[in-house]
Amino acid sequence: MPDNFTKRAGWCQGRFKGYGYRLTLSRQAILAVLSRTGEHLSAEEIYHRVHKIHPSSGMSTVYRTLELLVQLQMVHKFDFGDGRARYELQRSKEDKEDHHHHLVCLRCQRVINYTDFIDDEVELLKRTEKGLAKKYNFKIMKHILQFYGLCEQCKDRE
Amino acid sequence: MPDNFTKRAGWCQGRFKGYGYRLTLSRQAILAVLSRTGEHLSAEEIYHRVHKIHPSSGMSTVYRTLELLVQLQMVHKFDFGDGRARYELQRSKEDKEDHHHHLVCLRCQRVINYTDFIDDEVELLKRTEKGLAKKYNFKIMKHILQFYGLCEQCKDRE
DNA sequence: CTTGCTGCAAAGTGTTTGCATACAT
DNA sequence: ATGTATGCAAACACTTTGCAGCAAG
Repeated sequence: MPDNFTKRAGWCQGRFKGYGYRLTLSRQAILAVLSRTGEHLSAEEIYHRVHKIHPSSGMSTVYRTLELLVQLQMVHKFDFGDGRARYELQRSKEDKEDHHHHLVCLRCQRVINYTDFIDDEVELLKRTEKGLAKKYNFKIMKHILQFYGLCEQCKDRE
Repeated sequence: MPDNFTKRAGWCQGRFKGYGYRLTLSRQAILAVLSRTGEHLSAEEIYHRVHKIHPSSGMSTVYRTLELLVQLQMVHKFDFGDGRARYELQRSKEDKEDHHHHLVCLRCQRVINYTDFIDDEVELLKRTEKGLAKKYNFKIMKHILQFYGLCEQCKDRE
């Protein structure tokens, strides 16, 4: 969805400048890669794709930029338990439109974003958060809810 | 709870032998450490405590034993997002009596096991699992539900 | 031209592995 | 005696960091 990206570019640029950061070619390339995929890419996968657009970008720039984007809340960082982090662009400014949970294949690492039960889930989670906050005097900031198993293909192959 | 451990020892031994594994001193020490704590220890923390009981045990034995215990389903392995795995002894043979979720402090890494809302949660999770299994043709094997935030102490300190 | 950004290589961290030896059964 | 389990050190995979040069504003 390059259009989406183009439309978004202005916003990104504003966001960056507002904080005194620069929207360099490397950073643009990273945002373009994230914007064009629906997958949950690892830093290395992002690096390879970025390399095709802008070959001089290095791995450390990818890591540094991703960290920055996470701080700016433009990107979500996930851990699916295989030892490497995955990154996903936040698609809408309103978190609610974008909220989903994950279904992860333990064998091929495929990740599915699902929103099917999200309303029930979010309602329960909110209720639980309130209860926990009160009982344990915690300030709850985020939750992780993930299901793990075997996807259609891998299930048959086992 | 050394009593608990003593009572459990016979069961452990049987379990080990049944699979052709040996219940060595290192392994006993690791089980003792896990059995005596309510915390979620990292491999390194376990290593240090084991070292006091049985100084000749090495780090790799700790890792190898923990992996074995996870395979035997005597220990649960968790990832709370700080880059190191945590381990917790399964306290009852019936998973249901033991089932809980986690509340993690992002600052001091303290982990609270809670069971307060577990019935509602488990019910919703089961329902969701069924729905996901059907819609995406997944065989769901486990879930992760964790809340992150700031604990009482850390909240005030920020 | 100022200051943030970059690539490179080196260091860091938690974990795993190869191998000769030690030990439980 | 047999074969599993061990300690040590080296290897591993992912990520972070120091630094001199580059480039965006």
